[in-house]
Amino acid sequence: MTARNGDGSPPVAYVEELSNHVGERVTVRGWVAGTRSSGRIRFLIVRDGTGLVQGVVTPDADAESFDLAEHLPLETAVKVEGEVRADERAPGGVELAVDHVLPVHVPQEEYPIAPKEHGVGFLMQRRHLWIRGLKQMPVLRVRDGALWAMREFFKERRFVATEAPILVSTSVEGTTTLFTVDYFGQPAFLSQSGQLYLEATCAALGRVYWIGPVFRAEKSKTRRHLTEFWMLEAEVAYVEHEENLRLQEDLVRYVVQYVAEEHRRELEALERDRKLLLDEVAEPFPSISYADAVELVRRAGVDMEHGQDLGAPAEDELSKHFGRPVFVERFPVGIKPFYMKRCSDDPDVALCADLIAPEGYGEIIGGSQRVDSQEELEQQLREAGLPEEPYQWYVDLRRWGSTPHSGFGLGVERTVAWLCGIAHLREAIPFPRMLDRLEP
RNA sequence: UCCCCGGUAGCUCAAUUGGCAGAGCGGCUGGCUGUUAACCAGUAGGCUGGAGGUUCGAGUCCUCCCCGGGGAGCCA
Repeated sequence: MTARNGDGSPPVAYVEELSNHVGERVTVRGWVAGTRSSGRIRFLIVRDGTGLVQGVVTPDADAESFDLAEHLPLETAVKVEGEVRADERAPGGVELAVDHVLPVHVPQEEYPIAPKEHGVGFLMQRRHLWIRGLKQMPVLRVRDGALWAMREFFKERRFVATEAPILVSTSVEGTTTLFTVDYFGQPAFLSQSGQLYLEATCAALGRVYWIGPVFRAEKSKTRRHLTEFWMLEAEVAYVEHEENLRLQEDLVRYVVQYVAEEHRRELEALERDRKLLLDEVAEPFPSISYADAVELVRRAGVDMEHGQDLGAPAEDELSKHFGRPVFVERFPVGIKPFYMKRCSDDPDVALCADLIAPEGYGEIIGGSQRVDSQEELEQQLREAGLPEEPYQWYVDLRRWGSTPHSGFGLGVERTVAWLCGIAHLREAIPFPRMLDRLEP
């Protein structure tokens, strides 16, 4: 192997910017994603995290590099040096005329994930390698873009980014199952939502949001559920229900437009229809009451009773009917958590809304105006059968300077899945946690 | 927790009524100077998820278990 020190190497370039370096000699540092050869001409596909480039190796390169180009196994860590050339035969329009190949690490065993079909179980067991895949990298980049857009949106609106604890002693949604952990001999739980804490923080800072992991110990076994997932939660003092909906709508539109603009390459790699995404958020989001939604889906043949929560078939029907994100408002109080304020014109319904994504991606946001009166909150805690003591601090918020306030939680993975057009949430997060899947 | 489907070569899958264990891809060897999941030739590769049962004979039928996938409920 020819040793080459740093001084002799041309400057490093990332694949995504190679089109700016046509005619220059560069070094690409990455991994071998494929090889092909046709006698005296050899092709080395190199992936560097920003994209893939085809390296072309001919006998013009040094003999050792030419020989290596034929034999480097998949996922060899490698540096390649050469001149960037525009060539329409190359995928991506530019290729590298490689004159030097420097292996950094050559695998001694066959890479388990061939560029062929594999079952989901096989791939999930090798998730730590699967994320190098051609469809997985773009999803994770879109996820980054979506999270960035969320932060940018709130920064522009002068919200304060804050945090909620992960280890908690109380439940937010009384009914939902919690993971228990041992906290120095006393039982504690992994938070299923930061909301209660954000209500406290928003009384300190006015407008707040956080993005963090939450945990649900439900034995859900579907494409729309993870046991550990990320939530964007926002909470705003002095904001009431209608303004809350506008905030959610503006956020979702901002994120979609940002990703559609900044991640064209990724959406293309995922064969995701950008125009469809943009069309879905072009118009104001429609809104329908729970009662009308039940009517609508029942007429469409979905079997459900008034008073039941919207199941997957009902959500799919709404999604199909509107073809855009749609707010479902005013749910019966019986199927919503204790902290929601009730409608002044109908105490049987909560001042809340779920946002159902189009194309069957389900509920991506749940939000509501929160109870602001101490008496009503204590009453609703009792009705929910929850103990008063652990919620005392939460009741305190209504004791001193209580204001109308509203907020919502957005499911990051569901949003990413919708943006990418992928069927299962497990691909919308690097290392999904699901029923029966704690590894890798 | 409930319902449905599956487990055969490294991977994806065949195997007729219960009758010799097979293909494609990947690997390896060789050929080809523009390949695009290249192509051509050759080659290695198996305790058919596990335990028990029926049978002259089980990948195939029965019972139990394990593992994986899909869905429901619940939710984001």
